Amino acid sequence: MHRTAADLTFLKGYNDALVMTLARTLRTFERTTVSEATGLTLQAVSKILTRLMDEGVVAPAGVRRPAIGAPAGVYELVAGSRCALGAHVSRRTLRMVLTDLAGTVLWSTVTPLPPDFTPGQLVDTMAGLIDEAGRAHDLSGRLTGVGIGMIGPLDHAAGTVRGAHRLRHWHDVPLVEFATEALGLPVHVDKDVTAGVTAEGWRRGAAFRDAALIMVEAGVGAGLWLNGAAHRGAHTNAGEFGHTVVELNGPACVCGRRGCLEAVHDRAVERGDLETAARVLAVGVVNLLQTLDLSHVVLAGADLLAHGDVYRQAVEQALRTEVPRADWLTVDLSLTSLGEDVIAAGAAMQVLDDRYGIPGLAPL
Amino acid sequence: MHRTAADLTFLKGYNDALVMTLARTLRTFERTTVSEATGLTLQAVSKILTRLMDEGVVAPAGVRRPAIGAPAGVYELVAGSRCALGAHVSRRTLRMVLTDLAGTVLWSTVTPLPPDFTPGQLVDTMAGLIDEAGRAHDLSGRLTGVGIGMIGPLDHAAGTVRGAHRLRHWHDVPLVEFATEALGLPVHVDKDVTAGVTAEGWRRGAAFRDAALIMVEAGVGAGLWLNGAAHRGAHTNAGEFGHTVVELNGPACVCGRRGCLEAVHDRAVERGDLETAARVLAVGVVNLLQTLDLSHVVLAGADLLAHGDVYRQAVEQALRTEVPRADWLTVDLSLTSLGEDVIAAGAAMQVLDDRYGIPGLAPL
DNA sequence: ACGACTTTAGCAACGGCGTTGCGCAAGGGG
DNA sequence: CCCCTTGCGCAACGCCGTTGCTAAAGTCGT
Repeated sequence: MHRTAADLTFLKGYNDALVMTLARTLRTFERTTVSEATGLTLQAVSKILTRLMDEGVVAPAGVRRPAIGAPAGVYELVAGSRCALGAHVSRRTLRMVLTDLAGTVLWSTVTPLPPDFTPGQLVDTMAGLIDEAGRAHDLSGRLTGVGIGMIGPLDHAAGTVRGAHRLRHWHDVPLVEFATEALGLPVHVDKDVTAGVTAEGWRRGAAFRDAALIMVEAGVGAGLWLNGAAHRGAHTNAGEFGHTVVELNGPACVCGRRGCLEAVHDRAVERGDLETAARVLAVGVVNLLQTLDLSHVVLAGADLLAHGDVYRQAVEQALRTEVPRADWLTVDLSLTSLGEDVIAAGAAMQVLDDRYGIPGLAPL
Repeated sequence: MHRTAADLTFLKGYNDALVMTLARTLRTFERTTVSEATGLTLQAVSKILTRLMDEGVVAPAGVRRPAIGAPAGVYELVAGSRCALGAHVSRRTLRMVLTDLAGTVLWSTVTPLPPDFTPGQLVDTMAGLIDEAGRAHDLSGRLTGVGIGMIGPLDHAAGTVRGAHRLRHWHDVPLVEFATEALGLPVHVDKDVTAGVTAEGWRRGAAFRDAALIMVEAGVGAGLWLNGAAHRGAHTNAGEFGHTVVELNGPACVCGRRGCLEAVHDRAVERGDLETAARVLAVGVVNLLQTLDLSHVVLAGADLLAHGDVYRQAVEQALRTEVPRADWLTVDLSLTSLGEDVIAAGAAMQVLDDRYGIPGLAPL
């Protein structure tokens, strides 16, 4: 019996999360701020703040003395009161970061993984790094869980890896179950690009409603953030942006199609023609904008960031010239502010989002 | 002061809508069915059913006498208790339909619109057709409102048409405001393709969570249904699927880019090469699946339905061969069951969905 | 110096939601 | 005939945000 109906505990959790989101976005705020932004009564805000302060995630931060009227209590998020670990698993390395409630990266490290590593080897390596993080920072009672962002395909709902590309020991691995037991912490698993876009969504707040994180790093992918939440698709397989055809009868791609964005892009890179590569990516980005009408595009990935300006300028120019884009059709383009930590940081923030983010209701 | 917080009226409305959705999907149901599907107590279901029966949208439909135990009350949706009108505005014609709560089309008609028609002419024509519908069916006290699906670009939230392509009198027209006043009914405006996919979503129920309605009719577009709701994008401009590039340096498109899906497709149609046209569309559909991971694809639009089998087979074949699609990556492909009424019917269902569908909460 | 006014804040009572406990009715079996 | 299962509603309950009211803190005009 799966619960899909809303009840009072949902109501409470939802409004609590609303205030938490404001706290995260505004850094300091007053009761009136919350009331105006949410429509809640000041009384309700008081009750909610009491709850959050009991949990220790929000604290008073002085008073503001207005020109007229009584002094107002100022509050702030206690960013350090909770934290989460995030892992970025690629084919050869494991990157781990520690982030706090505000989405700030507190600690970060990279280790090589053995060739063709097994699930057991991965979890062992993770356990070692978690110990290391514990020596660098006091995690006791603050650690919310561990998030893992990795190459797909996988099944987010079931928490299993369906079969990571070019990794032999990764077919139908119940990674969440396995890692939860081994690490003794709540574990989340998601596609790398989806984790990445979550990092941006968690940090940027409400204006970041429809966005994509374009990632170029051993392949081309896109993490999608639609209607204020990660979009994973029907089988957790959304974001295979690199395998969309941009050139009918173009060069053959590893995926079996011809003229995939990734194939055309990579070929240009191999030729050393970075300009063309960037221009091809830009065409794909505009394609994405045409179908999804995004407000934000974030560029990321080691191979892209290595030539960040080239890619950024190519996309910028495409936005200006590829389509007569009306003045109201604005797009915010940027390079990720988290550098190569995005995926791992986003995986960590997924854990925080699950616990402190605005909850959804299960579908029927 | 915009309300974004959840309160008890939201809670009530949400659970009511949950039961309504089940009623629509299942046709007949019992209290136990609802309880199991939603997680609500039987007591709560009783209270909700009482409310819905007072409104007249649900009614008892006999009793089921089980082999053991007391007889159980059976209920059903009273589909005819509410209805809505939907309009499909294209450049030359106005199609209007009347649908009931179940999404069944009760009445349908098409009229030509004057060349370069004005907002006033459109609303006048609509008013005439609404009278006609009123003579064919008794709408008194049952009519929920009027939905309008039309060519963009427009602003769904503001209810204004930004400037319909190739229509002179349609720049920054506050259509919702204008039509609401003229017709004396609640009015919704949305892009044609988005209205279309809503029709499918409303009729198909819960399994239809991530889907696209591919439409070929004086252009190529896609209505997107993501995570169980219409996806409009940041500026109500999502779905410009026809203007995604599938052939770098391909033929020039009216939009200014080169090698747009629509340009390549239309050129093939002009040559009489329908097979190629369909194959190009199929490439685009697979592109969409790669980026969004949809579970359902519905084909629609007059130009497509005229050769429905050709297009359907082309897409089917592309699904099988274009990508090594794993067995778990299933896609349900179909032609729309509503024929050329989809857009208008969907516009009507958007009105019903707004009133009787599962509500969302306003973002922060 | 003092009352008028504005703003903040908390206590207490309230209405409404789903939940729980319990009693009652309807229908097979033993 | 009693017992059991199943369906169903009344009544009390807990908890949510809301409303009404009072008090406190401070500015400003007189």
